[in-house]
Amino acid sequence: MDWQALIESQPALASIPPALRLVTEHRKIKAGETLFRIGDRVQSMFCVITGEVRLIRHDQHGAQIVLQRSRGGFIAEASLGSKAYHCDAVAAEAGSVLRFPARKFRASLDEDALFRDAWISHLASEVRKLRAQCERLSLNSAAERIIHYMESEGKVGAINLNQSRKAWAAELGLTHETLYRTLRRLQDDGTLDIDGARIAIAHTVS
Amino acid sequence: MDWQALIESQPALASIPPALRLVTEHRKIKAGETLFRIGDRVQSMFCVITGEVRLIRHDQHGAQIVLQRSRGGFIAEASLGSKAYHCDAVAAEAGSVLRFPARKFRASLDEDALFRDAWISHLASEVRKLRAQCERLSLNSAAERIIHYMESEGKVGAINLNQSRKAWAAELGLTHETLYRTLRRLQDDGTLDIDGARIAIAHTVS
DNA sequence: CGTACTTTTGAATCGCATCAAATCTGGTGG
DNA sequence: CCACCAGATTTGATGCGATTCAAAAGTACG
Repeated sequence: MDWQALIESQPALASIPPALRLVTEHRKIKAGETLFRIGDRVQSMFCVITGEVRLIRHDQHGAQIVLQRSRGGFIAEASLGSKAYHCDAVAAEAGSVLRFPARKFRASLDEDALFRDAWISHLASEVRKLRAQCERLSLNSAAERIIHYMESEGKVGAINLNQSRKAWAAELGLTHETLYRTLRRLQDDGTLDIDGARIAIAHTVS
Repeated sequence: MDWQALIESQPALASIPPALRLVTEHRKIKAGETLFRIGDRVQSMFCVITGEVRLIRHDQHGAQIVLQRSRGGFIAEASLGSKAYHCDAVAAEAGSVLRFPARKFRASLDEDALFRDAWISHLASEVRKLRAQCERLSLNSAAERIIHYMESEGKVGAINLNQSRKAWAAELGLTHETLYRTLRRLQDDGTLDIDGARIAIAHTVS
């Protein structure tokens, strides 16, 4: 396995200790493939390299709810301490993932201080990100959620959308129609500069 | 300081190593008191013992958004790895907190394996809880959010509300009026059994 | 007893979801 | 190269439900 290339695409992997690298499998995944199902015993830890994996649950009507959408990085980190998964993991588009045996992963956390520190900061950054997400979802206008996203995710109030707007709408907890309409409105009234995938908060000339 | 009593109220404290206990301060807080402000350097780690502390941020209109509401346990865990706080911490009601020096806290994580494991599972459980919260906030009817809360927070679909309904409404991302009305409706149509602070999903006799 | 806060109900409004449909896009295979 | 298809993007019309503003009643606490 070419770890150098992997680390370039996922810097978080740099701290994976050699012993764990030896037992890591690089697996290709097809769109629609299931990595694990709710209730399965946690025997593996996954890291998305390319493509997109989603953690989903279903409500009583069968509607699917996306818990996490990952286009790179670990998924279901919180499950490492659990017996069983609490959601399904499905590939939304083809790509590849790393599969680490969970036992060895836990052992490495115990033995390797650098790896452990990296893991703790990874969890902490996940907590921060999720809190921002909750904060955003508790805003109740589409425009406020968009602006909040731009301010918290983007640098200097500008983002380069690396996903379809439809997927972005789902992340913002909006329907895609509302997102399209609101973006249009914000562009028309001069709040946003929109150029394809690049969206920026307009500078008001003072 | 009586650690035995503290541990009974907060089992998570059991893994705090002796060296860290020696430098821990047990401080009383008054309602409305500020523990730290956004931008302050992270020099302390706080654990709520009694009372209620909230992490809040303010949007551009000055409306306050609650990021975390704690009635026991660590707050702003993700800040341990940061230079500065990214929100304010304010006591919503009088109580007491433990204050740990951040440097010593970090050092203890490095030195004590049990403490470190406890901290990692604490972070992981926070991630799980926040994901559930995001999942809930992306439901767009008041009734669905209430039911989701009952199913994910309560045992066997019943909860004992340990907060005012107004505070619960804020947590659900609803206005208190909507929560009152929806609870009433769910009770009237037989979906919920409500008796003061005890709320349960009604059993439909099949 | 009075004050502050929560709980409750009412009425009006606004914005988002929903359903529908047309256009555009990228990718596949003939 | 073109036909075709699936999915994304866009626009329109409608209805519902949450917010908002308002006010009254209940409750805890000093």
